[in-house]
Amino acid sequence: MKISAAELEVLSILWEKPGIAASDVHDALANDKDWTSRTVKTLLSRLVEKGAAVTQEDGRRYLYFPAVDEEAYKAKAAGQFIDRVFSGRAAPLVAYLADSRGLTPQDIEELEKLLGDLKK
Amino acid sequence: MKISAAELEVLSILWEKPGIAASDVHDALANDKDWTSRTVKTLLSRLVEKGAAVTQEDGRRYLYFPAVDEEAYKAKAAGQFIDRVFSGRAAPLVAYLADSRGLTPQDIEELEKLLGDLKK
DNA sequence: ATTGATTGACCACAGCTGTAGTCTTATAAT
DNA sequence: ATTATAAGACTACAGCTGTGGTCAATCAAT
Repeated sequence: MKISAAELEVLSILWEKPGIAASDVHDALANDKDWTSRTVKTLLSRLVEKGAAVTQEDGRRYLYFPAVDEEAYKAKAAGQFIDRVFSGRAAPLVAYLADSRGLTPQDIEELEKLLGDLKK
Repeated sequence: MKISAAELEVLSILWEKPGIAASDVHDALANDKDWTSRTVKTLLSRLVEKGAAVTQEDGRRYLYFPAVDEEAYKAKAAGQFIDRVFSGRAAPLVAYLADSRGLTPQDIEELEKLLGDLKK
């Protein structure tokens, strides 16, 4: 279940608003992506082909729903990324992030709380 | 400078052992990757084409050197990944990692130290 | 009732990727 | 000196990706 960057963009909309029509996906992306509605429809179709989304008929159009779990997908993607780029070590990744994009104080706080919980 | 997963695998060897010959790259990967030496050579050529590696003649063969900085590349890749999958928020990524692959106590320790440093 | 817009179905097409194969030349082994 | 091998150069080829186009059917507005 390999999902490309563009497809993920579309899938994210489905996670946000399950049961949305193609044209509304297009609208939801209009700010960020300069895609025509046909491009969006192609991406939706590919998601359906790949089993990452399902449709439900609604008159002459489809409503689209995500068919993969957001949490599970992201967790897996994170794991694969870390394996690919950081040889499976998570700590260096955070170090790089801190360096390259400056974690906000809020991020740091959040992470500390998280680590605190993990230690229990 | 887009580097594919397979190319990154090869580039990582160059980071480890700059100035290595194609056949030695092949050997270095033999454990993990079931690639023929030709495949490895194609990947090396593509890295050179893309400007991610450079060669130096050594008799009838080439020695390969990385031409992109490891730290910079990884920092950028991490940033892009977070943008793509986690809408730019780093903290949720770590949360997912904790969940999906269990950070080791060592990871946690390391991260805490890192955060301590960042707060200063 | 005609027409313009919208929908899904199907098609396109070049660039990137994974994964090699072939060809020519040079070298190492006999 | 011949021969098998190894290096690099060039070529291959199907699948995925980004980015749409065309077409026939249909619905909404006049």
